[in-house]
Amino acid sequence: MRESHAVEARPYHHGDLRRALVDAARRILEAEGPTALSLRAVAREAGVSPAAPYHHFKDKAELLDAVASEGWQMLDAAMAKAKAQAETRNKLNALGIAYVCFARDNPALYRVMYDAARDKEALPEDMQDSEDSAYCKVRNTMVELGADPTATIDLELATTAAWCAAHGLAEMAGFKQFDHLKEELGGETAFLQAVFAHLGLFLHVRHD
Amino acid sequence: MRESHAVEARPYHHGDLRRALVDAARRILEAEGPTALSLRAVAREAGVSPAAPYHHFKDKAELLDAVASEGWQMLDAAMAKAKAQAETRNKLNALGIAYVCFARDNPALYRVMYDAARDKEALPEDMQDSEDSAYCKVRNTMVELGADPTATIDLELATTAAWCAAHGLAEMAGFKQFDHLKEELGGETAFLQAVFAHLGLFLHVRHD
DNA sequence: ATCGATATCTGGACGACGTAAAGATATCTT
DNA sequence: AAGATATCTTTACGTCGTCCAGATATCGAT
Repeated sequence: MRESHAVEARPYHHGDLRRALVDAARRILEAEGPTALSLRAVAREAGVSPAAPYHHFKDKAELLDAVASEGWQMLDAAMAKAKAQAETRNKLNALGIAYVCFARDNPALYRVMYDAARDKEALPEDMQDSEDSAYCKVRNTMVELGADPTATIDLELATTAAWCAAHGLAEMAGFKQFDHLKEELGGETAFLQAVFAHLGLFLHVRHD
Repeated sequence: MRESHAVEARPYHHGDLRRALVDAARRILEAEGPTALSLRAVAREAGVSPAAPYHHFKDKAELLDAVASEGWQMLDAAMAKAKAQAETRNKLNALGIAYVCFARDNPALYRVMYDAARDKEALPEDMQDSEDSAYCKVRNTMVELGADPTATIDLELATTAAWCAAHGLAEMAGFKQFDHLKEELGGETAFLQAVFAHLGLFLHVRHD
């Protein structure tokens, strides 16, 4: 009767309500935006009472943490794919573009990711540790392109700078102010490439 | 009986309740953060009924617009001061640092500014037009430093890139992840300078 | 100065929200 | 089979954004 999704072990009444709630949240986020994302709406969408989520999440914030966590995984995957498909000297390019495109294609999710981080005053912990994180992919790529892997501080600074640039651009790219620049440059990707170039990253963008 | 602030023309009952509401909002924002900033709390702080603000603002969003607008003016002023005090070849430096420091010192206000912009999908309109805006100060400074003023597209791209870099850094600087970098570099300003350098802006930071 | 029009503020109400407590119900352990 | 435990529902409380009907003060024209 309920939608089935992945029919994983359903140990209790509903059968992995936790999963269903996160999915419901993502569905609402995509369909109606962040302002419509209330705990009650998520419960409604999942077909349970307003108090049910509290057996799986301490808070609304904890639900959003779970959503954000999936967002980071998606970002990691998108950047892994982009890196794999690019030639060595274009890998940094590919990573930056993949980052900004992810933010453009999932604006609400991207917002939830950083909102959750701001509340804890920290990006996801494993971002600097786990080797398959987007952050580490950027750092590793810099080494592959010739950065000195023993100059750890400098390497981290460079990675942080690239991250700042990508995040700043991701946040700005949506504003109307830059519409005329996008037009004059012949598209959004050209705009992104041009800004990246001025940021000193000299990324080359594939037009799609 | 009511607090007096600027005793400007008080044409009606309260005497410029609009001003009082914006001030109250900024006070709450500074003292208790963005989550405590409800319309009712603002009205309470200003000593009026919960419905009173609706005679001066269509919305809660419209009140926040007014707060954000003051934030942009403050940013403009801070950057004007920084530019005036710096030597010519350091002016871009000074602007970038002033931007990030403003965000660091007024985090809640900075957030309101960009939240309001995101809702309208546009930064304040006069940002690209009025000559005393922070954005135009960056662009003009680039010309003073040798950028070709007739290459308008390139000039705008460079300005946009600098803006993205500053915004990205402003958003990242608050995260705990970078604490160890700040320590190892001997302070937050040194960290900011280092990241700016990697961003290709090569700004020199004064330590304060 | 008077009086109607108008702008400002209050009080009360509505629905939606986050969340807590208590009761019902299904699963797990033994 | 039965008690313990986890899950879900119902009900409830306080807060929020917003609207509406009245009260009150200012303004404009006479």
